[in-house]
Amino acid sequence: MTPGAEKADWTAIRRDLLGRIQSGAWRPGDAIPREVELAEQYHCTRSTVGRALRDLATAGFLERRRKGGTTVSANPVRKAPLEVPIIADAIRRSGHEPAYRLLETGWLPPPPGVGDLGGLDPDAALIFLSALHLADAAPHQLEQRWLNPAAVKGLRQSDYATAPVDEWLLNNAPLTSATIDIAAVPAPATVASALNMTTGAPTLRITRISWKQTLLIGILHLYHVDGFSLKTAI
Amino acid sequence: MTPGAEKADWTAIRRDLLGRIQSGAWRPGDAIPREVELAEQYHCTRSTVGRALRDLATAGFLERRRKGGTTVSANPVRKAPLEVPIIADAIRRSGHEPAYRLLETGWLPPPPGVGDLGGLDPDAALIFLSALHLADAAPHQLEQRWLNPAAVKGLRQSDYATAPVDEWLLNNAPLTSATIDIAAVPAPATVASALNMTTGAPTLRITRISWKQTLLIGILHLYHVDGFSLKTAI
DNA sequence: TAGTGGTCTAGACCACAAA
DNA sequence: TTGTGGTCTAGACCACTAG
Repeated sequence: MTPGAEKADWTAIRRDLLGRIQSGAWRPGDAIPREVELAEQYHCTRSTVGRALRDLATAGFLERRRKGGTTVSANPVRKAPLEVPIIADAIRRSGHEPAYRLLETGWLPPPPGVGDLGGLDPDAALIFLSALHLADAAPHQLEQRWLNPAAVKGLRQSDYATAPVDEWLLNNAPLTSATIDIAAVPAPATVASALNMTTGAPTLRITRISWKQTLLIGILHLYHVDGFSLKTAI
Repeated sequence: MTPGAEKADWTAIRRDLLGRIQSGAWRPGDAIPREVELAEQYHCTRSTVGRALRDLATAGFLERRRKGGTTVSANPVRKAPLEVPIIADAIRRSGHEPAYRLLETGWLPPPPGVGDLGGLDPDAALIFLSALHLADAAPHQLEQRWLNPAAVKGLRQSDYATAPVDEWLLNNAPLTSATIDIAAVPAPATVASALNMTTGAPTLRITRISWKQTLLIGILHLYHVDGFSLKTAI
């Protein structure tokens, strides 16, 4: 799309601008034309080029400042959209048949090393459950969960005996905020045996701590089978 | 912000709508009012509520379909913005003093297990370099890089002897696309000794494969010191 | 202070998918 | 077929900030 030709469409403009960046015509640190100029070049309004520019800016390719203008990012590779694999849905989308097996339930204090718990007593007993997620009958993830009873009133064991507790949570404590932490850790013995690994072997652990405002909902540990990796693209 | 009061502002509308979702007033699967109705409630135009709705949709809270209307996501916890820690910049932003030490250079074939290389001969010799990134004089990341000589013509060893090769790449092969892969692997002996770990101990490995269109630029392995974790929030 | 991006309006037409 | 979101326009005013 040569500027000056064709009809405006913010995705086309976005593509064209990105092409100029990736081809090196505009280099990191360069200032690019003002919105009004681009609008003239593309025969459209400022709103339309603005949409394309804003999109490239949130994607990290451009930096914009009032009065300072728009420049090509000097440090572009920063944010990647990570699709955190939350259980069954992720398995199903990868083309495998998911299954769920509840392994253990009880009451336990929160695991060590998870940081701030929003004022919760670190020795307080939380609802604990551990469950295995399988893909095509092979172990895939081991889930360990600590739930704050004050935040999940009404939850019964039958709610997670045969199906992941996510379904109950979704309907009863929906759409909370969360922090996510990804680390490589040696597999504890219980984890290793459930996932057919050797104790101490590297496993990818995703920790998710969920909140409803300042109230802790729960802590989730997901341990992944050997060979699993998170994939994304930028 | 009660709908019907105050002045419109798409961020305020976004906050208000998100509040209705997170409070449970609108539950997963629910249909929410049409744009025209919301525009009336908030005393603004359809464009403005549209901006708020679009933003919540890209964040994963809403799903929108022409004619089908807008519904609250039934499976909200999906995408998290992952800030991939690419070297010095990340260290500096975390408040530490970065340093760089080139360990080894030479020619090597690409590492196994990285999948498609865009037609590159899997035995072809690539420019190889390995370097250590330190934070406050302590090892932080070990970088191993394979660069396609056809994609980095003009690169000399002096370009990465004392500073990360990223700086040269940024100016000479800028703003490529990339795939990212995050895995827990046992530390190879060379990695372990550089990072003061024991061989075979779990280490978080980030693999980034960079492309310029279909041309492979290079492969990057980042091995992280024990105790490191990626953090994000949703 | 002046110039740039950020936002909002009021209206129009279009594209897609549900009924 | 028809209702919904998706987009574009032409214009205006505002907010931030570089000079």
